[in-house]
Amino acid sequence: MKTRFVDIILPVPIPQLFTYSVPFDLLNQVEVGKRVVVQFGRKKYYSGVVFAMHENAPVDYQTKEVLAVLDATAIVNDKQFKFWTWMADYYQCTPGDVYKAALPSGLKLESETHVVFNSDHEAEEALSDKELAVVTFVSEKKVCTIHEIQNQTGIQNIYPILSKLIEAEIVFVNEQMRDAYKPKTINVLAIAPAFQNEASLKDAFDELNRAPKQLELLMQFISMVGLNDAMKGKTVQRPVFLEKFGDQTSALNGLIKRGIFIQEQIAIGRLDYSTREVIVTNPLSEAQQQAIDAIRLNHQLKETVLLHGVTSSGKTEIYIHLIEEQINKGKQVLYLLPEIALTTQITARLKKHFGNHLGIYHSKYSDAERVEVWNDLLEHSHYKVVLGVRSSVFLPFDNLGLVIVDEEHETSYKQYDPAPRYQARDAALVLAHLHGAKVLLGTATPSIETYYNVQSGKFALVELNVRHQGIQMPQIIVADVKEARRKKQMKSHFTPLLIEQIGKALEKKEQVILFQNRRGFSPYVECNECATIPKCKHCDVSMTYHKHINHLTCHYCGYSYVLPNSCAACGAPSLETRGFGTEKIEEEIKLFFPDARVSRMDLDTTRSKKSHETIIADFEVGNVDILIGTQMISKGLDFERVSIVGILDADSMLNYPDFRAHERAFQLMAQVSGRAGRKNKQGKVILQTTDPSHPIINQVIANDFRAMYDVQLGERELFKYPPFYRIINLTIKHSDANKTAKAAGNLAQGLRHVFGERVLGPHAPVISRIQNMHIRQIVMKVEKTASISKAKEMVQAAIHSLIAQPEYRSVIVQIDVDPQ
DNA sequence: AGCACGCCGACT
DNA sequence: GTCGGCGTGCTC
Repeated sequence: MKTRFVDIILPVPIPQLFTYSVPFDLLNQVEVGKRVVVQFGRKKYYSGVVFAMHENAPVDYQTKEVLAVLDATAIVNDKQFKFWTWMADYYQCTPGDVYKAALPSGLKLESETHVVFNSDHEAEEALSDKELAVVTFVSEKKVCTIHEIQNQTGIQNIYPILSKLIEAEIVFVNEQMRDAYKPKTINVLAIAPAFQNEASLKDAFDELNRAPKQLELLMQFISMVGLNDAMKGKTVQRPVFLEKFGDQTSALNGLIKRGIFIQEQIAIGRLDYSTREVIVTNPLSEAQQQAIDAIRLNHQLKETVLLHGVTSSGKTEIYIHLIEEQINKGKQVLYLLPEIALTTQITARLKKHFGNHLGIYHSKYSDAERVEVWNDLLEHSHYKVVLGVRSSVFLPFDNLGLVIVDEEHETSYKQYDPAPRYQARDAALVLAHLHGAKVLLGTATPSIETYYNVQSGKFALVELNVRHQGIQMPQIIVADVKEARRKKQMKSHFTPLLIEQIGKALEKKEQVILFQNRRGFSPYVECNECATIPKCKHCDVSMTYHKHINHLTCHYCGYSYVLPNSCAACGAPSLETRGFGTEKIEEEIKLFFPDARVSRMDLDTTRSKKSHETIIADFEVGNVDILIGTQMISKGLDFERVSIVGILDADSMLNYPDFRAHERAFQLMAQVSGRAGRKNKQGKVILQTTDPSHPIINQVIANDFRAMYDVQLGERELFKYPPFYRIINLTIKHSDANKTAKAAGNLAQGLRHVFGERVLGPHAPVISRIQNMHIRQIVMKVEKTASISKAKEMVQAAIHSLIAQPEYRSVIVQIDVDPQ
């Protein structure tokens, strides 16, 4: 019989799969999709997933053997493998990277090197200081990890020292698998089989006549479960039993010791499967009904529908109806939400409808709980709908009918730091396609990419323009800060209009929200006379003020100069720094309205998990009159009594040094405005700006995202309108693929220090694929770089010369790996 | 990613 | 001399 081989995905960032041979005794256990343990390299052990099985012996190397099979049945299905393969290709990462992101860490095992002190060692060698430090530490701890030694002793290069100590037999090392997922267990008690008949039970009573406590406990057990059931071996949970009859631990242990009771560990789930009363779906309003009909119709023609529904239009109700429809068809549904939106509000609402058919998968869940959600889906046990954050696209679905991506524009759908740098919204489309499922994107403020896809006909668009319960769209009033400043009417950061409106609202016992984007902290400079804001001559973004060096710096290209004494436009010596935070606002508003109850919500006040909910709850029940906050207050919450929303500094959003500043500003202002308005009453938004005629301000007033994006997308000559950008697509080519990847990685890292976030590492094809339809690319090749620092110099020089040309305003450096 | 190996400058 | 930094190569 021919030897069988398996190609395994290991959690390492190496582009290939690894081939191992299957030993005879594991042949009938090994299967595609199961996890196996293998040795990798000289010392490491990993669990990897079997991707393929075959009989092709590798020609140029010797295989190692599979050491163990971890699963009875596959834990990764065929559709997931297809999804992983797509992701590794599209986001330019390795299968191992995807594997790492996909599996909850409880399902991944990795060995760890343990250093053990050799207590038999007696010889007295002369040791160096560092060696002595390590020996002292290890002999105290007896067993420890290499990381512990490194942290405790502070020694950088620990390996040579360790290898010396191993050679001298002072310490030795072994590899230990890290603890992985363990089912939660509980001890249960039962009468031992030997005593499960009346005769032997009677013997037991006799035996216990000198141990009255134990006898009593045994009687209590029997009376608790009933004699019949006790004789059938019925179990009681140990803690339950002990709690009921007082802490009789020693008596109980006595009974176990005598063999009258047996104690067993059984696994119990961590998840709450208790059924709730399933609430009948609410009837839909006429507008909602029309929208849902339109969604169904459009889904017959296109895979993806964008539901553009203004704030408070009742999108969730529509989702619930559509989910129900899928469940009735026997299909699964994935409901994606951005991290912050996964509040108890939405969870509770869906729980009410779907009871124990609803699974929840997000970061607040412990890893063990995630493993249990994973297993539940594998076993087709309870869940038909999963409500989750971006990583839930990796769950083992096998029969998806619908994927809902709520708040589609949210940036937290994009994973930035560890590879795979995936956009869960986009990945969801691919996932749905694999399942033949439909996608519904929902938002009040679509992302520019999604709008583009609507324009180009890839997505269908369904609109829901009516707010439910007769809530009207808010009235947006622009307050001209420049004008007020000229007339010397400004009361610190507030226009007289805003102060007046706040006063009126408070008189009527209505609530006020004041919005100051935290990003306003990043200070810029503005002329008090003519409101000119110094901008970078290369990049067309506002210069950021750095106080410690008294410089204005461009966060794009690094262009920097000393803060001038006078305005470059009008010559007046009246340049002042702008940019103030929520804390300042809170301080000042209290001066104007000393009687108002004021609360603040931003990163500083919500550090602890609970305070976020406390602040919201306080505001909801009316314990707070004025809520000041950053973009946090714009997400996912409906307040009942808000009549005034103040946007304190629209300019800071428009001038934020980022090429997406305009679309972000539009989205934020639209979302915050949506907080205003109550039942049958129109709310007001006071929008403070120095530039009332700014196109974005006009579009916010008109609530017209189309007009806004049409400008952005260049339907009207994109390149005339800021902000726009170019991608420098830097291709690195080396003689072999590994070298290339490494060089690209190093170069990107180095450049990131110089250019910040705008340098996208070797994963960059993402951006280009989505956006380069609107962007002209410049491809620059750096072949066989002499050294990283040389390459960095070259690239910097090239970028600076490029952005010096008038047609290039800002630059994204994209390090691309040439797949030769 | 880790880890081993080998080269070279800078120190007791 | 040798310690330690860093560049390079390899992992089935």
